[in-house]
Amino acid sequence: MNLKEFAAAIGVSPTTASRALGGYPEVSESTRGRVVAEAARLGYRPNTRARGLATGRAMTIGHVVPLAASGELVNPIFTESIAGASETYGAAGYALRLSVVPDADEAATYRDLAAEGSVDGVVLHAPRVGDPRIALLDEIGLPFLVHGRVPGAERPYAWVDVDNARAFEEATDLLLDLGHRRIALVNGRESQDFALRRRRGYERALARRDVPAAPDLVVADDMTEAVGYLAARDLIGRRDGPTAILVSSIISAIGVRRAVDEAGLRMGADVSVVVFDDVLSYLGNDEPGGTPLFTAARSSVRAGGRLAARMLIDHIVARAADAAAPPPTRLLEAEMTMGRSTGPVPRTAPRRARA
Amino acid sequence: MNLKEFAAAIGVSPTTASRALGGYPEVSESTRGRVVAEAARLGYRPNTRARGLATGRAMTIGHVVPLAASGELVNPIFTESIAGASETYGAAGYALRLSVVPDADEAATYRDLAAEGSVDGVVLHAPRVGDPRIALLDEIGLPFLVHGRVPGAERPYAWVDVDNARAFEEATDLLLDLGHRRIALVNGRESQDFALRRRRGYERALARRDVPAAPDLVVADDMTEAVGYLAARDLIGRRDGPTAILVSSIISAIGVRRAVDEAGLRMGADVSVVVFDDVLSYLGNDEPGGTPLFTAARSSVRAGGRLAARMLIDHIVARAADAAAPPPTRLLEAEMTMGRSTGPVPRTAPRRARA
DNA sequence: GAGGCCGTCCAAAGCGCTTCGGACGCGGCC
DNA sequence: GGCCGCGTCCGAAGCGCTTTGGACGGCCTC
Repeated sequence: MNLKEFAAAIGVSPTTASRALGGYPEVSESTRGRVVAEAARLGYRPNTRARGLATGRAMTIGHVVPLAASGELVNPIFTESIAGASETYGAAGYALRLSVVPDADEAATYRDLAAEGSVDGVVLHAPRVGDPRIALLDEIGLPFLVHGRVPGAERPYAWVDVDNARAFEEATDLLLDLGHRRIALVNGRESQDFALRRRRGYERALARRDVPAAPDLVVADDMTEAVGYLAARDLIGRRDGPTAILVSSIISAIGVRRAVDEAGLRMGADVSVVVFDDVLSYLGNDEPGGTPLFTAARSSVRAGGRLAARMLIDHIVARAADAAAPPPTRLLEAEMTMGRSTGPVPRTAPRRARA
Repeated sequence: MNLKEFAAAIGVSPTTASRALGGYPEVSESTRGRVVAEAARLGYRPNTRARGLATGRAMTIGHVVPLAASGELVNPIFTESIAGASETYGAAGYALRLSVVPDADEAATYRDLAAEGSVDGVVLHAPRVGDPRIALLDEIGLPFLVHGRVPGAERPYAWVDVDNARAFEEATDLLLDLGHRRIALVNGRESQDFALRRRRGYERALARRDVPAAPDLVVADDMTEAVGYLAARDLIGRRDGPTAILVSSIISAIGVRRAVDEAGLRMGADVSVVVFDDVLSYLGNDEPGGTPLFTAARSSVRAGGRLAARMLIDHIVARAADAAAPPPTRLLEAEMTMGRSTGPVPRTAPRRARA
C-alpha cells in the first residue's frame, strides 16, 4: 500500500496523510489522530526509499568493520558495540547498514557509501595508529564518529573512547601496591590505538615508581585465546618470569588462565592477573552470587556503542544546521573491580611445573 | 553528482549513461567503455535510493537478531554468520541491514521491514521451537531464509542448517567407543531448535547401544562460560559423576575446562570432553602446529552464513521470476576432529579434589 | 457587515534513477 | 534506388514520498 492508496482509503489527501504521520502542525489534532489510527490498522508505513529520495536523508548509519587480512578475525568487541548502536538506532528511527570488508577495500567502501548516498554517516571501528580513514572521510565530507581514537589526526574529529591509558595505569598501580615488580603485559597488536595507549599507561605507572620496564615482558598480538595461552605459558616458564600479568582482553585472559592452571599454579596466589573487561555478555566475569573471577578494569563496549550512535546522530543533525558544528568527543572511565585473580606477590616463587 | 550532471559532463544522455553502467546491450561497446571509465574517474555512482525506487528492489537483505530478554545475550554465533553473509553481499552488490531487537518486538520489526520496503528479504537467526516467525513472514510475503531450522513448520521454507542430530550422535558414539557409559550433555536452551536436535542425537546414540539415558546428566542453559563452569563443577563433584561430557559450544567448553582444571583432573584422561565447535575466529581450537585442544564436531558458522546469503539471493531472484519457486534447503555435515580432550574411560575414577 | 487572518487542507513539483517507446542514420536487400 | 531492419542513442514517464505555494472557509475585528 502506498501513500496515495492509503490517503484515498481514509478520505484525505496524500499531503494531509503525510503531514499527519510526520507530525507537522498544519493538520488538526482530530485529523491526525484518525490518520495515525488508520495507518496502524491498515499497516501503512511510508516507503523508506521514496522518503529518503524526497528528504535527501537516508536515515541510515553505516558501520564498517575491517576483516583483518591476517587471520580473518572478527573481533567480538565490534559485535557488542554494534548491538549497542542498534539499540539507539531502533529508538531514533535509524537503520544500521553493516559492511564487513577486507582491510584493503576499506577506502573504496567509504567512497561508495558516500557516492551512493546510502548512509547519513558512519561509525568507524578499530582505529589504527595513523589511520588514513579520518582524512579520507573528511575529504569526502561524510559525517563520522570513531569508536576509539586516532593519534596524530590533523583536524578535530568525533570520537567516543574509554580512557585506556588511565585504566592500565591504575591496573598497574594496583599490582605495584601488592608488591609486584615483574609485571608482564599481554597486549593487543600495537598497530591499534587502544593497545598503544594501554602500553603507555602501563609504562607510566612503572616509571612513576621507578620500576624498570622490561621489554621482554610485553607481548603484543591478536587477542585470542590461543595467543593468551601461548604468551602466558612462555612467560611463566621463564627462569625469571613475571609474578603478575596484565591482560588486554578477557578472551586472551582465558588462555592465560589455561596456561596458569596447566602449570599447576594458582591465580591470585602464585600469579596475579588483571584484565581489561569489555563486558561481553557471554563471557561474563561475574559469578552468580560471588566475587568475580578476574580482577578487572571494566567498561561496557555495548554502552560505548549506544553512546557512539547517539552522538553521531546528534552530530549529523547539528552539522545539517551549522556546517561548522564542532565534532563531539567523550572519554569514558573504566572501573576497577576486585576479583580473585590478584594477591600479594609470593615471598618465594613456588614455581612447580605439573608432572 | 547525479546522473544528469554526470551524463552532461561526458556528453551523453542520462539514458545512455545509465544503460552503459547497467550493462544493457543497447549501447555500443566503445561508448560503454568510455562511460565506465569516466564514472570511475569522476567517482559517479548511482544513488541507491533513487535506483531502488525506480527498480522496486532494495538490494538489501535484513538480518534480525533477537536480544534475549533474559540476560541481554548477543550470541557470538550471529556475528560469525553475519560476517559470512556480508562477504556474499559485498560480492553480489547487496547491502546488509542489521537490527538487534528485543524478543518481544520481533514481529513488529518484520512487519515494518516489509511495509517500508527497505529489504528484499530477511535471514532469520536463532530459530526457536515452534517459532511464529515463519508463519508471520509467509503471511507478509517477505522472502526469507532461516539459518537453522524450525520443527513443525506447516509449509516448506528456506533454510541452511548443520546436521546437529547426526553430529551429536557421532560424538556420543565416539565416547561410547572409548568405553564411556556415563556421558553428560551440557546443552544450549532447548527452546532453541538446534539444542533439541543435539539432545535427540545424543539420546539416539545411547539408545542404540542400550545405554540408559540419565536425565540428571543433561544440562540445558545459556551457552556462556559461567554456565559451562558451574554445570561441569556440579557434574564432576557428584558421587557418581560422568566420565565424559558433551558440550554444545566452545564457549561453554571453556568453562568446563576451568572446572576440570580446578578439580585437579585432566581432560582426556580423567574426564573426556567433546565439543561442538562453530569455528569462532578468536576462540580457535587449533593450536599453532599441534593437535587441537578439544576433540570436536566442527562446522564453520561463517561458511554457513555465506551460503545462507547466497541461497537467499538466488531464491529472491527465482521467486521474482516464478512466484511458486520452491524454497531452497541445505543440510551441512559437521566434521569430527580429534583433539587431546578425549581418551578411554579411566579404570577407576581418580577423583581427587585439589587441596 | 465587510475585510483580513488563520487554521486546515490540497494540487503539483521535484528528489535521481530506470526503462518504455520512439527517433535517427546507416547498410543490405530486392 | 527505395525500403526495411538493425544498431545506437535519446525524451519523457513514473517509482512513492515530502514540501512549496496556494485555495477555501470560518471566525474575529473594526
